[in-house]
Amino acid sequence: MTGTTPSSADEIDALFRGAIRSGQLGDGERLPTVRQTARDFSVAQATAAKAYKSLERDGLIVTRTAAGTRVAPGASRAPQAVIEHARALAEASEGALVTLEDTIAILRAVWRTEAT
Amino acid sequence: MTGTTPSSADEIDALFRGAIRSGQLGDGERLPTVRQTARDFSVAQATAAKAYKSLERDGLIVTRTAAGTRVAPGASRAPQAVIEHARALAEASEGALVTLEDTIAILRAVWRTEAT
DNA sequence: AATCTTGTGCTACTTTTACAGCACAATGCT
DNA sequence: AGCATTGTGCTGTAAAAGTAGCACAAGATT
Repeated sequence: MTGTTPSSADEIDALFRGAIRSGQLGDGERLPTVRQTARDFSVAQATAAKAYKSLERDGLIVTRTAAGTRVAPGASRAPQAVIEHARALAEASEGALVTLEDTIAILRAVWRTEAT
Repeated sequence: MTGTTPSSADEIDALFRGAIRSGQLGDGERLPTVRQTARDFSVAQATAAKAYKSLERDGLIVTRTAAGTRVAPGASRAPQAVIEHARALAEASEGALVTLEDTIAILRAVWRTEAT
């Protein structure tokens, strides 16, 4: 496990966003309750709620007040090619002992040069 | 241009870290002064200095007090394979209209599953 | 209908982070 | 030697983010 425990709303947002866009959390699947997520990551409820709000704004999840939160139907999973390239990058980096944070920084750097 | 202007010490850190590890900033090459970086990104000097400190702790840069800051000799650039995979991922994502932030979230997600 | 679940929305407090601005020490340059 | 450059370290202040705890509304469950 390389993953550090998320400790801010943005990090919790990114965690679920990644799980959804990578297909680890499928269409219609249920997320933990806000309270549960807050407990899981040892943050305040307001912090977890903020993350969920942001995911909902982006249409990744749907909340129905007493029925919990679920992955929004359709349009959630990223194209397979992207996921496969991400997997390939992860493998290459780990094999070369490049940290996740460094890998992300490199990705940001090359993104700039290819940008439209 | 997808790149947003960094607005915190961590983001400035990541910006230079990415430039160095991707080879955009070569061995021995000089970085802007702390004051200049602060101006460039409209942050306080202390914020820019903090980012430089963090890079120095990680051995990515070398500072000599009145001679400025330079990329540390050796061991800066990541293996070519990593850079190429990063480039491939960037292209795939942009082609599929997946944002940088989403791409990073996906990378984090798959990283967890491959981790040692 | 009564009750439990769940997301939301407060309030007041604490912690973290950034800010502005300056002074200092080390070093390069002339 | 004298001056400019540059990283560092301070002060006090302000803004942003998180915390704890609770109350409420919408809806599910029994």
